[in-house]
Amino acid sequence: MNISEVAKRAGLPVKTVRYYEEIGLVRANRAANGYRSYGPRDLHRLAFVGRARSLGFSVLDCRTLLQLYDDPARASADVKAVAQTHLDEIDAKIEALRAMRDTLSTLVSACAGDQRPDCPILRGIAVSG
Amino acid sequence: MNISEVAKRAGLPVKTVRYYEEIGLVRANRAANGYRSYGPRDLHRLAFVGRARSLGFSVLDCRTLLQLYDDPARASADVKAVAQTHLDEIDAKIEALRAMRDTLSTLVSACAGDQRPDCPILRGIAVSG
DNA sequence: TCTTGACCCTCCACCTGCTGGAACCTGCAT
DNA sequence: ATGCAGGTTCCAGCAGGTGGAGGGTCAAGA
Repeated sequence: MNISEVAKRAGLPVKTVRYYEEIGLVRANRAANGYRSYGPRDLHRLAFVGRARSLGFSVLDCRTLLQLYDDPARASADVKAVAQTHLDEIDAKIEALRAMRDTLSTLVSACAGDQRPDCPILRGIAVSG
Repeated sequence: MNISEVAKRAGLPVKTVRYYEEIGLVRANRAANGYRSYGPRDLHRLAFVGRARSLGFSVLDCRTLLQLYDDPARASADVKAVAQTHLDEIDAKIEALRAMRDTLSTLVSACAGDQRPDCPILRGIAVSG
């Protein structure tokens, strides 16, 4: 399989597949002409990474998860620890965004949004966060 | 006021204050010795930016907001438009994170987290996203 | 007066996770 | 032979800073 084929099947841009090779995340064999050559296992790993990324895991986490995936003697506790940490980070981000949202939506609601210069949003930002 | 003083009062790292000058967001006068010199207005603007950033506005948005803030003839509608767009983006991000969170927490709950290799999290990532 | 330490300066590199483009090579159909 | 769709490498850039090197400056104490 050439790169565009594997990229399409894995649901990733070609550039991203090259990038993952560059950072040593998913390597590929080379054909005689220098083209990257992908087998089913490579496709599988690329799709795995793509899905882990879509769950918000960092590339570093993906590396760890791939290693655990490859290791038949892994402990599920190790996987769970990575996932739980990530889950906690997601929760923290949601909370931060929700706090922003609350403040901002209050300000937006208070703003007339007309041609006059008076603006509670600007006052809100200027005065205190 | 020197940079460390204004940074402290604005609640920003010194490096960030320099960065904001570099990108033309909040400029400073220079003293004879080359040191940046900040007045109350600069402090005010830096704090304004800091608060806008903490509400998640991009630096580009901050530029726009600062201009509107400076313009006594602004229309509050213009401010509101910027804020509303940003609010929509925040909502989209929250939604995306919530979707991640749901998937991930299901997987995490299903994982025993013990010494055995069987892991629903890895299976979940491997099979479908 | 000299020195020490806390400031300040600029510039350059690095972080994450790609993405775009230039310049070039390869494979296949016409 | 030629054209075009693939492939390759390398370099630059995005946001929004952060860290460090290598130096200048200022005020206080010995």
